[in-house]
Amino acid sequence: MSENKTPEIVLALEIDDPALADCLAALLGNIAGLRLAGPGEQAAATIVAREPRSMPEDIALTQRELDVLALMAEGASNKMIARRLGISVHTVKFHVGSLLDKLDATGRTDAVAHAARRGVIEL
Amino acid sequence: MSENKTPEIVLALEIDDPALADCLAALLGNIAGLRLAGPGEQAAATIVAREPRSMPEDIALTQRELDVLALMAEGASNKMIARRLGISVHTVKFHVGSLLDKLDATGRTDAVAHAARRGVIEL
DNA sequence: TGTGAAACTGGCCGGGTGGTCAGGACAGGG
DNA sequence: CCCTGTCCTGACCACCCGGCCAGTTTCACA
Repeated sequence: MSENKTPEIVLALEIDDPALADCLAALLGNIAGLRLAGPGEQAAATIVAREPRSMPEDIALTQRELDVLALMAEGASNKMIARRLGISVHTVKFHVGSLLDKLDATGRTDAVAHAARRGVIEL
Repeated sequence: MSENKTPEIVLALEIDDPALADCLAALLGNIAGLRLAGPGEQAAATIVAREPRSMPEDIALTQRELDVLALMAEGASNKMIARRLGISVHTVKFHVGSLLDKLDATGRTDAVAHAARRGVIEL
């Protein structure tokens, strides 16, 4: 044992592409101080690669709409958003309307849910 | 060019713990066929380790509150939730009030955002 | 020069939302 | 038996929300 300063970092793999997974497993399989996690084992870090991102790009949102969307996700009201952005409530409602239209949502709660689902914003 | 079968796998790092990040970067820094991504570079896979998950279990929500919460995440209004659950709008508002209290949210949008953040619901 | 998109502002209004009172029914534990 | 918790219902009210109408400026592009 002696001085075990590197108690082996355990890595888990979450990779969709089998080829890439094999490749990485082969590369990382024989490195000192590093080990791949067994089934169900707690890992210190996880290597993820979810590429079949059936995401037709992020929807075309303007910068201002993204600002409003981010504050909406924080639970801010139109009045709060207006104050934070230095614009009038009417303008906020205008942008919210565009957001609801583009995100195909029925309300602000639905809007942030949809946006989070398709990765436009991060919760 | 020739046949480059191993065009270097590019790995990105998303690690909260700086020590672990340094350790991994040092280990992976000089491995043939593997390279760490530069800033903004597109990576084939990402190594993630978000540990400080200060999550003391899921908050104690009653079954009815979970029902209401799920429908809220769908963007349903109180009236819709009432119809879907076969209860009155007043009762829905009662449960929504409890949800806002337990989730420490200021509104229904904030509530679903918090719930999604701490894994109570899945978007 | 015209034309369009984006961003911004105003007023108006019906309906939704959140908070606060009040109460009743029903189960489980002291 | 009383108390606690969950679930349910009713009403009231101030405020917010979303949609509608209208207008302005700026800026890029044809």
